[in-house]
Amino acid sequence: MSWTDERIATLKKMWESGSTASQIADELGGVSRNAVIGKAHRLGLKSRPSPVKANEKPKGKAKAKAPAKPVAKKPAPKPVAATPATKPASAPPAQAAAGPVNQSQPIPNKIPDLPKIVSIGPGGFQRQGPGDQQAPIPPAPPRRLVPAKPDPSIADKTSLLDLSDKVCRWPMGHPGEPDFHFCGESVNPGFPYCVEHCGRAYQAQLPRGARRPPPPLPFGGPRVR
DNA sequence: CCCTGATTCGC
DNA sequence: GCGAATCAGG
Repeated sequence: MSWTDERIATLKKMWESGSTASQIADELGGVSRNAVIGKAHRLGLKSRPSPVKANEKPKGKAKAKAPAKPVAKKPAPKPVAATPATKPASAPPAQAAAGPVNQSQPIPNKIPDLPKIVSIGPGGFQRQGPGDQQAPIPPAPPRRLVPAKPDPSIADKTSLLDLSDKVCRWPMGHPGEPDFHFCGESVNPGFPYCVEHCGRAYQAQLPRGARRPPPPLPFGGPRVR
């Protein structure tokens, strides 16, 4: 396999969205995790949290425990693992990734990148300030599982190649999935997203105690297969 | 041992 | 430029 523009674009997009090299490699197909990492570096893509957080990644293999002991022991009901732990990968200055669009200062506060300010990157990953840790992001939002719609569904959707400075780049769905596309609405002038998604991407610092609870995530969470 | 990304180095 | 091998961290 060779690195076509499209494959590179996908690589960049996913890399910047916080996907792991493995996920990207799996997505692209025909390349190894190492290849992805190597390419990413060659492309000048910056390193991301190398000491990756402990995450769960359902691989295709399902593990079946077979305690084939002659003496039938108690099935030992396993307590439900109380970790729907979505993968909260921290996303670096993600809006830069989305495009060359500079946000001027239509917004009173400098929103992105300031510590203490919580915002959601294009990948649906919550940015975190250096100090704060946020686990509670298990909301499994309406995830529309598309059976196998190859193309027609996205015929009129905004694809990666349709992105411009004038349309909202907010991702809808998972990269690589048949219906993955971008919002495509007219952008909020000066921003890479439309007004609605600007509201998601940039959140003003709220008065103490009045925190916005549910940061919606554009991606349905980690890839589910 | 599993995973992760980083780096090296022969091709 | 590419990516397997290797390294290092969790």
